[in-house]
Amino acid sequence: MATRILPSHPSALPRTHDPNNNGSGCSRSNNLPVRRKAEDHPVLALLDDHRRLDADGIRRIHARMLRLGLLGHPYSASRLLAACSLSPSADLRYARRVFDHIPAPNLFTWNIIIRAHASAPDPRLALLLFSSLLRHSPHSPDKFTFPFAIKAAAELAALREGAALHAMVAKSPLLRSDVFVLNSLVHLYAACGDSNLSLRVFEKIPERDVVSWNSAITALAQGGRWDEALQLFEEMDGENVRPNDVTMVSVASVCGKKGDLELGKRIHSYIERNDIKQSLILDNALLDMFVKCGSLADAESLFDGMTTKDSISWTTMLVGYAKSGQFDAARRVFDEMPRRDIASWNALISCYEQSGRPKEALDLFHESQHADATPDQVTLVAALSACSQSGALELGCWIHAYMEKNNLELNFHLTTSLIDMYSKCGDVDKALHVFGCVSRRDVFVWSAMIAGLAMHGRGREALDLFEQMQEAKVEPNTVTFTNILCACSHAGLVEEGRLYFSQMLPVYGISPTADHYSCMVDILGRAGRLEEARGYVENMPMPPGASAWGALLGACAVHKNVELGELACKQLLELEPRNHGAYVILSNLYARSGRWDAVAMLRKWMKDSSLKKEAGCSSIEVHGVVHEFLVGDISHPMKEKIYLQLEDMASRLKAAGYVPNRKLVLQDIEDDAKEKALYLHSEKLAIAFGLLRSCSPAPIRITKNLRVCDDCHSVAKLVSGIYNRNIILRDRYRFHHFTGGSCSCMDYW
DNA sequence: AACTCTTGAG
Repeated sequence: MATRILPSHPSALPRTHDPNNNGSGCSRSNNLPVRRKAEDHPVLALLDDHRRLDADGIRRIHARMLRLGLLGHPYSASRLLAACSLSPSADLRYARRVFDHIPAPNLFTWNIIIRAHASAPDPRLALLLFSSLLRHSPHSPDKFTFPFAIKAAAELAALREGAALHAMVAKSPLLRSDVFVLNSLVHLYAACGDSNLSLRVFEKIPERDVVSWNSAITALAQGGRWDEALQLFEEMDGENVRPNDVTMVSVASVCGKKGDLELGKRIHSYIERNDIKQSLILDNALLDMFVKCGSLADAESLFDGMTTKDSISWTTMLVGYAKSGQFDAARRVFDEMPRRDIASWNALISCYEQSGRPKEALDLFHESQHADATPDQVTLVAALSACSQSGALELGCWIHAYMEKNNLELNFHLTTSLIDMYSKCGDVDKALHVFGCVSRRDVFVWSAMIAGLAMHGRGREALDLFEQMQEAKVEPNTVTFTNILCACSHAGLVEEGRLYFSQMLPVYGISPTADHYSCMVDILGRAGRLEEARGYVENMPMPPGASAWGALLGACAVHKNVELGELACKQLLELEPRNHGAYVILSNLYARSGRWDAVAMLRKWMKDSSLKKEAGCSSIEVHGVVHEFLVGDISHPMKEKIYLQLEDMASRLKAAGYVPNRKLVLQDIEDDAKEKALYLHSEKLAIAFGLLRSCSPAPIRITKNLRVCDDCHSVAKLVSGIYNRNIILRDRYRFHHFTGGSCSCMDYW
């Protein structure tokens, strides 16, 4: 590869012309007047307007220049080169051939070809060209060459190469004080994620221009140092540098990230008062700022007044509506926009997925396929995440196969999403397979795999993986520890949990957060060490949150400790007065302890306070389509068959001695008004549908948004035995693998 | 003969 893209050594090329002959000698064999210089030839004027030239136009001029013998002349040849590499529709392979045939390229020529590749899809070529300039040409790179080469390094976020270029610059007094070169370096370090280095270069620039300031402000903005970025913007004034439209783009973007509408409006009026040149990019940045600050009204009025709009403008509005829950309006924008690119699709798909509407996200993903929108990595990450949420394993597998078929590169993000999808869709072995196939893993990939093993109750393996992660020298982060503690909790590994928790700060330098404390409460509580768990809650360095009290309440429910349970529930309700789940668990605790009076009282109280609960919903995927069921759902096209199947289930279960557990009807409260609704719980509808539409040995995979109730859990166990079908049920907290009449959670969840 | 900084989806 490297040899193929290197230019031929100039001396290896046939020398048709003597470069020392300064050009005029080449006109011997054609009909140019002898005295005319090559750089004056009228055909060159045709090259002046890059923008209006298309590929054909360039080819024609190229042919004429060949006939005229103009290409042997470095000046005229580079005019052609500039035209074909810098036009908007540049064909760089063509430019490269032109370059390779220029007998003795001068420095200008080298600079043009490096520049063209620096902002092309593969900037590595620019760096390779730069190195062949050093090795194969008599010229040394100058103050024009470096900005292009540094830009290429910035595009690649190639810190090592960038620093090497910086070192070369530092050796030359002329280069190291050149504002263009230094501005490029400010940008380079920012692009490599090092805003400190970036600022250090900025501070050493002798005469900073507006681009210097813009680069530094952007460096701070991208490094998340928003207030410092704004401070720098204020300081420009003091140094008498006038902000321009590019400055304001960065400032607006910072403002959006801070979500500060007050400031946003001040910025907007600053732009108008100071006659900042308006541009499409600036308008888009302002639109985005208003959307991020939550002011759709400001965004709308700006959008309506814009004379030119591109797909970024439209997509920004779309996101504004979708993020505020106005999906109909978002869809309208999507349908109205003149041109949709893949980012527009991604925006809508991601918004659905992030608002907990995975079915809509996947419907839209299917639609994008039919619309011939080629999915990119962002699309696939969003679609995989929607699959994870709804348990759509088949579709997830299809996406995985699609990636392999199209040789899509697995980046860390996609790898993490795939592992997460397989784990959450119940196929943790497939997740392990993906994990084993990738050669490079970052902390998120490792953490996702640990989480996958944890949610399937395979705690030992999760801890083994953590040890391997450290051997691989990947630093764990706060999420890793949440997953490790979660693994300990689901597998009952009390001592291990205690050990890792105690090591967090001293060994790994990670302060335990409220989440980690809650995990410890869960670990100790599940194991029946309620007093110790209570001690953790009471001695947290931060005020205990709902998750800590919730974990304690759950443990009390399992171990039937009414007194402590009531205390935990009271605390929990003080933090979240409308937490429906808290009442459900407390009533569960009362029921298990035989306190039916208290159960009845709670139920009445809940009815009176008209607490709305999250609707229980189970989804099941059959042949790549996700079907959702609510309690007593009659909206499914196959409802008659489903209800017949339910009756069949009921009679066969009854024959096996099953008695519906009416007393626990409050537990999951899919419908607290009708006790008989018990057997219409969404899980049961989904199981019935699964029995109808799929065949052994394929397991029936169901995903439930709430914790599975006692009754559904017993039914699933019985069905797995009576119908000889494996059922894999994911509830809000973990997986249940039902086989031959029993469950992998050992009835402890 | 020319260069450096900017906007939407994750």
